[in-house]
Amino acid sequence: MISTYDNYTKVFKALCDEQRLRILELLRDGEKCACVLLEQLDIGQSGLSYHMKKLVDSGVVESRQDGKWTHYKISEKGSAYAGELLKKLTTPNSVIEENNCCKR
Amino acid sequence: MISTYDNYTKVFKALCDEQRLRILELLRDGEKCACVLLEQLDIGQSGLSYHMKKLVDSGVVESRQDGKWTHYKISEKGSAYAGELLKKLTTPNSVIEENNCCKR
DNA sequence: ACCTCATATCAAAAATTATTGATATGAGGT
DNA sequence: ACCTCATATCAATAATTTTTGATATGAGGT
Repeated sequence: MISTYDNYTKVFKALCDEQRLRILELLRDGEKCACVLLEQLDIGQSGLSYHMKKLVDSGVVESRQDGKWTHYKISEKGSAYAGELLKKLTTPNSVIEENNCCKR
Repeated sequence: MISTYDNYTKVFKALCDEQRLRILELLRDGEKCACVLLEQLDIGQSGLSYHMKKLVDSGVVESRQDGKWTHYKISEKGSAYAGELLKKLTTPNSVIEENNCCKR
């Protein structure tokens, strides 16, 4: 089943893993090559690749290819989108229904 | 292993499930009793309870007990915290390291 | 063309999370 | 005290995600 929420969850799924938050923390220092991330994280090469894919697919991180190296950095645009999405999902609607149900 | 990221992931884990986003969507209309959520979602009672626990534990939703009923609503404070956390995690540090590695 | 290096993909196993049905708890009413 | 209703918890299963090692791809150098 395809639903709108599927797109929404993708962003948060990217952020709900410890390894990926560690990666994000490293990327806050600026753009980094996969090989640098690899030596700064206690993780294998294929594992890193897996996580980077999730981060890039979510839009929060963007990648740049240079020869055989891949460089990653936090995407300003993607992060902003994530922020807006979070806000949208947690902001009450303008017309609030009264909770008349189940009163004593 | 206990890490700081563990606390961080909790918030996003709450938001990375479709069912829980549906629940959040319903709660944007205002506070609702579990029994109302139950009839508006295609989900079982124990399942709802499971998801509500995740949402409440993350801080994004707060619950209020009234007799035998439990009412839920979006927590303004918790949502704001989630937003700040997201921002914190995706905002580059003031001092950006240069990416000297792996140039052609 | 061949070799090497960086990264991606694949497939299997391990770990985590979600679903489901059964049972427990605890509040209010009789 | 007992019954009923709303919700929580538990235990088993199912589904999804992560980890790991092996292999594939594709760029640059010789």
